[in-house]
Amino acid sequence: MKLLPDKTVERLSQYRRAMLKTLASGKHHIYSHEIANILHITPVQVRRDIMLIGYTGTLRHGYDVSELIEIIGTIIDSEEGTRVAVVGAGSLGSAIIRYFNGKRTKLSIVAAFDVNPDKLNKLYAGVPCYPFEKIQEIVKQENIQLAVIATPASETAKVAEALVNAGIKGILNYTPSPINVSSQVYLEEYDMVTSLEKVAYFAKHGK
Amino acid sequence: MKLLPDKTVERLSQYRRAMLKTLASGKHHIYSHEIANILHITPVQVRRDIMLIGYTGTLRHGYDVSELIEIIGTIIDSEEGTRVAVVGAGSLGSAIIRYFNGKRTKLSIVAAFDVNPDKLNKLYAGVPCYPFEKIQEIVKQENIQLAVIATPASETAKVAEALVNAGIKGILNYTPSPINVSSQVYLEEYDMVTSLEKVAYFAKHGK
DNA sequence: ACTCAACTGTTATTTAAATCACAAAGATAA
DNA sequence: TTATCTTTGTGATTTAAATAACAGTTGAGT
Ligand SMILES: NC(=O)c1ccc[n+]([C@@H]2O[C@H](COP(=O)([O-])OP(=O)(O)OC[C@H]3O[C@@H](n4cnc5c(N)ncnc54)[C@H](O)[C@@H]3O)[C@@H](O)[C@H]2O)c1
Ligand SMILES: NC(=O)c1ccc[n+]([C@@H]2O[C@H](COP(=O)([O-])OP(=O)(O)OC[C@H]3O[C@@H](n4cnc5c(N)ncnc54)[C@H](O)[C@@H]3O)[C@@H](O)[C@H]2O)c1
Repeated sequence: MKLLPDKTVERLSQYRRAMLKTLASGKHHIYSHEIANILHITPVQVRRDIMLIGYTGTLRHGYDVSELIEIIGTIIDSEEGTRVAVVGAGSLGSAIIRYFNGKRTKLSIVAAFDVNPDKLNKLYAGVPCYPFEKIQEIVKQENIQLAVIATPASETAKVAEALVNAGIKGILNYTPSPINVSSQVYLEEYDMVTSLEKVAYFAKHGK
Repeated sequence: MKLLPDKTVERLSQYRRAMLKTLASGKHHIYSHEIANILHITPVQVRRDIMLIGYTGTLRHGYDVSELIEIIGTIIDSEEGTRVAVVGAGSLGSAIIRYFNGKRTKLSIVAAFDVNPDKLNKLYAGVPCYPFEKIQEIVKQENIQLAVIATPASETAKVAEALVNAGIKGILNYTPSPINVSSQVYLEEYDMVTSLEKVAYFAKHGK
């Protein structure tokens, strides 16, 4: 299958989560307009995305919920589950760990890293916190593929470099410091201040 | 000035923050390619954004840092400063409050809301936490314009409705439940699970 | 059997965003 | 002075994403 568009991948993740609820409620089929209503987008957008992954529904009953969930899984998840580390076990980092721990997805946070001795050798929602210096070792040992950065901004570059050297495949950076990494590593950045300033702008100017 | 593109607004927020550091370091002028390097984007992107806000630099020295910061301020900020509420003083909500409190921007978080009696009548990084039922009253009284939702997902719809009724102008929703609001209110949604699943996909398939 | 209503799947079009390509201008150096 | 270098500003083009438009299918109702 061809590489999917960015936005399609984001929506597939959301379709899946919406459908897990649907399934839990005992419904086995779903129409594009039902998915669309949940996410407040258009049905045609839903159908197009589903077309892109090569799945096809039935005319009378729409999509088979379990099948579609399954297929989205084969696209997003890796077979054995994806193992994730959080770097920086501060207020944001520990909130993230606790949060993901509650979900049952193929993503599991299996390690935290910090430099503060007070944070080390503790469990955060069952996840052990290791010293940052051991990052290379633990990433390999635990077969960790992705990392979330939640350290102070001043540390971002150093952390990113260590992660890349350790062989991480993807990084989600919640720090306000933009980083750049080898094109081998997929990088996603998100900055809450930017997001809130954007809300401020459009709330002020209307849209 | 015409309404700016979404992405331009996001970048302007980042340019400003980058330039605040520049200014602190004693530099008074900056070239498009210097800004671009900080954010890891192209210089032409920077120039185009700056063109859209009608500012113009000088050929030999690039942009005047203070002037550009000032102008971005008039675009994004509101004169008197923007007042923000956080609904849900849990792990994410309180992390956000603490975080924003440290920055000195025109955005200030001035109130939290919760339903849990244990959370009420306390200060989170100096911000008072009010009972959710008083939201209408406090939003008006405190002249709050924007809100961040960080309650459990099950509460999102109810919270959003209350916020809209209270006359909020913009909402940033960190809950995984999509909401829809009157087109009078600007809505931005961000879901960490989606973000991390996107990283998983592109780390797996390469991009 | 025929018609209608309600879906899906897909092509064509539009809109939004990013990039390319280059003219214009000011400083510097020969 | 004139050539050259560096940088901005912007029209033209390309790419990515969303939307529109509609053909095709199937079952229900008659
Ligand atoms: N708290 C929020 O809601 C929030 C929101 C948006 C962005 N952020 C960003 O997230 C980051 C973390 O924020 P926070 O509020 O959790 O801060 P925090 O200070 O609570 O946590 C940072 C943690 O990182 C650890 N750390 C420092 N250097 C490290 C290193 N080299 N390796 C590993 N760990 C290291 C610290 O010991 C600390 O535990 C910041 O960059 C902040 O800008 C936070
Ligand atoms: N913690 C994270 O890192 C994280 C990451 C991504 C998304 N989220 C989302 O953010 C939301 C909050 O997560 P959290 O980890 O902080 O949860 P949490 O349980 O720690 O906090 C939720 C808070 O909301 C309060 N609350 C419940 N109903 C309310 C209501 N009607 N009005 C006001 N407050 C109410 C609760 O009393 C609690 O204090 C969840 O929807 C979660 O999906 C959290």
